[in-house]
Amino acid sequence: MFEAVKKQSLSEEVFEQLRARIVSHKLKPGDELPSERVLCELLNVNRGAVREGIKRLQQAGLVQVRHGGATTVLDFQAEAGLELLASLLVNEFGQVQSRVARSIVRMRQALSPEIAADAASNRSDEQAAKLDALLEQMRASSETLQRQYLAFEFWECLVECSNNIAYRLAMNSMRRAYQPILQLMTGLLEKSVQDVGSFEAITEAVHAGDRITARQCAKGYIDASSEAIFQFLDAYEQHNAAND
Amino acid sequence: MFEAVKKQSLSEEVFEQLRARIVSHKLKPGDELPSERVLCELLNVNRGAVREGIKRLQQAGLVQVRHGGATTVLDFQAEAGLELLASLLVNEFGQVQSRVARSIVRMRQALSPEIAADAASNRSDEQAAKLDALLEQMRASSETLQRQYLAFEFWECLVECSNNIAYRLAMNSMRRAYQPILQLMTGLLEKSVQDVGSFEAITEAVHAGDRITARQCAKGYIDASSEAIFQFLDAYEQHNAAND
DNA sequence: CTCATCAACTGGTATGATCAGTTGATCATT
DNA sequence: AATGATCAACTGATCATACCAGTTGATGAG
Repeated sequence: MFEAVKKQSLSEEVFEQLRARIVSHKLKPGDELPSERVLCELLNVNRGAVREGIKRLQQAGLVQVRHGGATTVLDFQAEAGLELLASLLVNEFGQVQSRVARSIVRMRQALSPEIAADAASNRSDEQAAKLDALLEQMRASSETLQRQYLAFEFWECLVECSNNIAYRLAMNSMRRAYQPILQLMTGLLEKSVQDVGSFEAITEAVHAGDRITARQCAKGYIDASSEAIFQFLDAYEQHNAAND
Repeated sequence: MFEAVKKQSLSEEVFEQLRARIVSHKLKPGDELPSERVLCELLNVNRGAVREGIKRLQQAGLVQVRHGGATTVLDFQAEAGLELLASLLVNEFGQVQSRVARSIVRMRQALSPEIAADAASNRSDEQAAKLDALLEQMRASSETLQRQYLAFEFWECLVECSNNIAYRLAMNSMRRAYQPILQLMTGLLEKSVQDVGSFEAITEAVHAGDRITARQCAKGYIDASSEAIFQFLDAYEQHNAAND
C-alpha cells in the first residue's frame, strides 16, 4: 500500500546524472568530464557532493581520475563490472532494454544447470534441509506471486548450496538488475512456477549428491522458463519496432 | 623493467582499510562503523576523505548509510556484486584463497561453452575476422607467455561475439580478480595454451554459425584447462594444510 | 502509562583556503 | 634544432570549520 518516500542525496544525484550520460553514450569513452569546480557550478551543488559522486563513478569503473589532470570517461563495456547491469536494463526513458534483458536471462540459463550440479556435490546437510523446507512451502502455497518468490528463494538457496562465491555474487548482481521490474514478469513465469515437479526433482538429486541429474533437471526447468521470457521479448521488440 | 610508482589517495586508503576489515569479518554484518567524526580521529584524516571512502564502500554494497543513524556493515555475500571477487581472491596476508579461486575457475568453466555457442549464433563478420587474426597470431607465436595473452584475448573476443553484455561484464569482473596473479598461472596453463587446435575448431564453428560444435569444442578446451588448475589448487591446499 | 519535547548523537551540505600533481608555453643552454 | 629549466594556469586532493537535517533515547508533563 504505502512505500518509503524516496530521498536522494546530492552526491547520489550527481552520480546518477553522470552515470546516465555515460551509459547512454552522451559522454563517450575518452571524453573528459568538466572540472570539479565547473561541475559545482553546472549542478549547483558544493564541491564535496561532486567529489563523492565521482568517487562512486570511479568505484563503478565508469571514469578514471588523475590528480592534476582531467577526469576521463572509460569504456564501461570493457571496464565495468557485472553490477552495472542494473543501470543498463532500464534506459533513461524507463524502457526495458530488451538486449540487456536477453543477456541476463541467457546468463542465468547458462549458469543454473551448473549451479544445481555443484549444489549436489557441495551442499551441507542444513542447506539440504532448507531446500526441503522451501519445497514444502511451495507445495502448500496457492498464490502465484508467493510461489514466484519461493521459486527465487529456492534458487538462492541452491546457489548457497553450490558453495561458490562467484555464483553467489553474480546472482546478487543479476537480482539487483531484475528486482525493480519483477512485477512485470509475474504471469510470464506463471506456468514454470506452477511446475513444482521440477523443484522436487532438483531437490531430490541434490540430496542424493547426483550432479548429473541435478544438472539435467535444472536445465529442463530453466530452459522452459527462459524460452517463455525470450518469446515475450520477441513480442516486446516487435511492438516497439511497430511504434517507431 | 620499470613500473609506475604506486600512490594511493587518502580516501582510497580509508576504503581499503574498511573493506579489508569487512571481508575478513573483523567487522561483521550488522556491526556499526564508528561515526565519521570518530573515524577522522582514528585514521587521522579529514572528514571529506572518510566520507569519500565510505561512498565507495556504499557503492560496493558493503555498508548501508542512513542519514541520522549509524553506518552499518552489510552481509557482502548476500549484497555485494561480482566485482568484489577481486577483493576476496587474495586475503590480508597476500595469500590466494583457494576456495575463491575455485569459484572463479568453476564459473568460467560454466560460462565458456555457452559463450562460444552464442558467439556462433550472434557474431558479426568483423568479429569473426578478428578471431581469425588472433588465431593467425597464435600460430605464429612461439613464446608461452605471449600465447597465453593471445588466448585471453581470444576469449575476450568470443565474449564480444556473443553479443551478451552480461557475459562481458561478468568477464570484466573475473579478469579484474585474476589479473594480479596471472603470472602465477603461467606454466600451469602452458599445456592448454599450446593446444592451438581447440582454438581453430572453435573459430571454425563460430564462422559456420554452428552452436553445437562451438559449445562442444569450447567445453573440451575449458574443461581440460580448468582441471589443470583444480589439480594445482588441490596441491596448494594440501601444502597450506601441512604448514599449519 | 502516553505522548510531547529536547538534547545529543548521527550523516549531509556549504564555504573557502591551501596542498599537490599535470600541462604547455617560454626561454636559456647546448 | 634539441634539451632541459622555469613558470603560470590549469587539474584534483586535502583540510578546517561552520551549519543543516534526520534519529534516538532520556526526560518530564499530562
